[in-house]
Amino acid sequence: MKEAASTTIRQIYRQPGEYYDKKVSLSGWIRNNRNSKAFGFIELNDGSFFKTLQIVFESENLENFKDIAKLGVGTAILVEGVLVETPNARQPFEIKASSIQVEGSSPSEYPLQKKRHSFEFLRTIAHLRPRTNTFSAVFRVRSLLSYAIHQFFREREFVYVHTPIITGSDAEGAGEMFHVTTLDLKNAPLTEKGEIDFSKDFFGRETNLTVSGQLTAEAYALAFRNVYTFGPTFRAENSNTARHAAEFWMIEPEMAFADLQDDMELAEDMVKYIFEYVLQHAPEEMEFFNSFIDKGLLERLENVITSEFGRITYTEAVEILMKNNDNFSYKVEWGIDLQTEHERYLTEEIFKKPVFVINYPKEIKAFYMRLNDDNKTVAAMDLLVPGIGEIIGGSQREERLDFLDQRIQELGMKEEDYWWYRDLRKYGGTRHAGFGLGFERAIMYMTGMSNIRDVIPFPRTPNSAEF
RNA sequence: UCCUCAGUAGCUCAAUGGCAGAGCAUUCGGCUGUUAACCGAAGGGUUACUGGUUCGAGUCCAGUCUGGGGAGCCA
Repeated sequence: MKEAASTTIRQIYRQPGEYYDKKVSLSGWIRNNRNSKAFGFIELNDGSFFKTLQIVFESENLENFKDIAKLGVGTAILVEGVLVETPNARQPFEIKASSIQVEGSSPSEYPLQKKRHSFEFLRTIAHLRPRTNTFSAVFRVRSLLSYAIHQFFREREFVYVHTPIITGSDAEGAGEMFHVTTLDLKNAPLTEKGEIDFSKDFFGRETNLTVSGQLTAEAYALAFRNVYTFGPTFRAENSNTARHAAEFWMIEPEMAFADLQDDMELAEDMVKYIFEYVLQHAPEEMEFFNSFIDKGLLERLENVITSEFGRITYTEAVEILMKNNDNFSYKVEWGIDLQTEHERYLTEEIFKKPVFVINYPKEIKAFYMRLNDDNKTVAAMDLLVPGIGEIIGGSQREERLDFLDQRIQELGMKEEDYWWYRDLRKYGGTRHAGFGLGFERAIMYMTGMSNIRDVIPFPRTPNSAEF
């Protein structure tokens, strides 16, 4: 067996001058193989780069020409040859092969073809779909976007906090939770009341998968000033939509000595920064999305990066929306939660760019959001973007213990469940603020992909956890 | 969970209630510069499942399952 090649197709595309008329050795997978009697062409993808490199093979140079000509899509091969310029052809250069060896064959039942497949079909072969153009582009962008987020916060000296995945708090309040247990479900210990006795469970109490790292991130913000979390999040909601998954990733920055204005500035800076980063570092992938997935994509992203995001209060938004009530299936009035149709009208028709809606009625928002002086609204903000709707939700947190306790009481929650969260207010509490960005929603917005199942390698949704 | 649409060859899709089809893929053959190459031939079907209407059902009806889209919940 020959050694695997040291040259990558990415290196060749980035600096072709270094390789012209020189012998290189490559390794990769066949995307397409077409040939006639005495010569043939292989489109080779080696995983390092979005585009393929064309390999020319001829019967006079290859003693195994007939075998190579029969190789199917997906075959893993080792190639040696010289890189030559092809100024008159569709591709800029190609390899004239002197040797091609098979490392791993790919029989004829290989499900991927050199044609367009539906995303629905590709979801059923999630282990093979990263070998297609679209998913190759999606998951390289996902990786770059992840890196951009870390780089953004590191440049601003934020501390990266690993908040727990398994939480002992059943009070995070952001949605239905997955239980974590080692109890035997068929024979669980019971209390005298006949309920499951979690004191016998692994942790000696009831535990769940986290639905948000926010509450614990607040604890670290009140020590490090500026922190962020970036990790998996779990919601057991029976949500069957293109925008929801049971397992997804979330970015949650939290800043001490910061108010809602600071929060919005951070969100706007972050969105612009990470989008710009990906545009710079994955130009081929972004060009592909713009051509084949979403024709207006690059223009829209450019609009996000260059425009100043709109800002409007909930009350002002309701006034605007009420003028258009005839066209909504859910009529707008002060106090209702905005529906997707309302959010999209605001960002797509009124502002035509991303817009923050702030100061929502306290009744429709979480208990920890800071009460405004009007006693009716809280210092919350949602960032709405064209095409998606809500992509970020955040708020200034209630730092006044007496106000927080009052909300806990009003909502029928128990103070003792929040003993440590209340401590944060008791000892050196400061104004502080943060937000949550759905990582997959950011990817969807960046790529134009319209289903969250197509931006997660192996997505988990109700009734679906294959692989 | 609700509404809605769909399920036919490996894939993408046709077929007025009347013989089960095409393109791609696969196999074989041809072709001296291809670009999802091209040309010729062959193989490939429990029409998602169960029941019903009918002389006759892929097509109509009922139920079930699976998937898509929309809504709610939200990120």
